[in-house]
Amino acid sequence: MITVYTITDLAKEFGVTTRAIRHYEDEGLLNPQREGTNRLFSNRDRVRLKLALRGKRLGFSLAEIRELFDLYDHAHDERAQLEALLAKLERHRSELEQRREDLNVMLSEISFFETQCRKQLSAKAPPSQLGTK
Amino acid sequence: MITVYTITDLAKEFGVTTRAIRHYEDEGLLNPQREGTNRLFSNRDRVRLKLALRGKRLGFSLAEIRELFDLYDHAHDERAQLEALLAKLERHRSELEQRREDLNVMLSEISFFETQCRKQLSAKAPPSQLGTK
DNA sequence: CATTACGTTGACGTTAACGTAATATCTGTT
DNA sequence: AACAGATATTACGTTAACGTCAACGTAATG
Repeated sequence: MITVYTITDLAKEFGVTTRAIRHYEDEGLLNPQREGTNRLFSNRDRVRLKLALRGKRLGFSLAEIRELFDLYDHAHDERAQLEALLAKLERHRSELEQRREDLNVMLSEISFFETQCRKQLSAKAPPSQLGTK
Repeated sequence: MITVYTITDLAKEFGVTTRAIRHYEDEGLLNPQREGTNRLFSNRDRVRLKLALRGKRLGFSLAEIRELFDLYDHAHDERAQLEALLAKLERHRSELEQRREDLNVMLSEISFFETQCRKQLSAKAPPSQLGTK
């Protein structure tokens, strides 16, 4: 079963504008076919959009994402290219693991401040539904 | 013991430019004292810089970071402000938890592609130090 | 005292990732 | 036929986070 998507289909599904999607195409992240002048997106495009958006949320640039896509696309024949892809993946992995550290640290800092806050709040107004008598 | 830092001290320690640090001051993230015209950064500034940089790596804007600092600074007296801070912290926490999900997904995707690569590589050239004879 | 190193304040430049018109085409509906 | 709705293509505008001069002050050093 071959599914195709219009630009608004994808825009709605992922909560982005059509402008953004066209921009991603300009940047080489998506390669929709055309039906006349209109774009028709394949499942492959949909997957790539999903990957791209996740990458973005994690702070990768469109250029970096494109690079990964390109490496992946060309890593089917030559050994050197497979190794290039592998190297890139390794670098991204360690970056991500660094960020996971950051994330854990920040989450525990937030927890700390939250309990701080709660303490101060309960000191100010002991649990009661009667306001600050 | 009171330690102070020059702008290059901090720049070197955290691997950023002095320009960036001045920019953070402009944006209200840091409040160095002055010795004549020169900046003198306190431990408090150093901590805030550290927090700011971590926030940045996690995708927060300087404006958001500043907002958090401000909330924290003013959350010592009034109940309403404590609650405002608490609310912000909660929102950031859930954002971060969302990102942790993204991160885990992406890491496992990377693992998947890496093992893919390795398989293809070993299929092409079985472990040997003699090149592709 | 001239050089070197480090610091300052403007102020304009740059890049990424779209936003925002303006204008045009095509398709189906009233 | 007129109009709405979705799509398209330029193409200029915007924001954030600094980069990059320029032009200058100050302090230590050979």
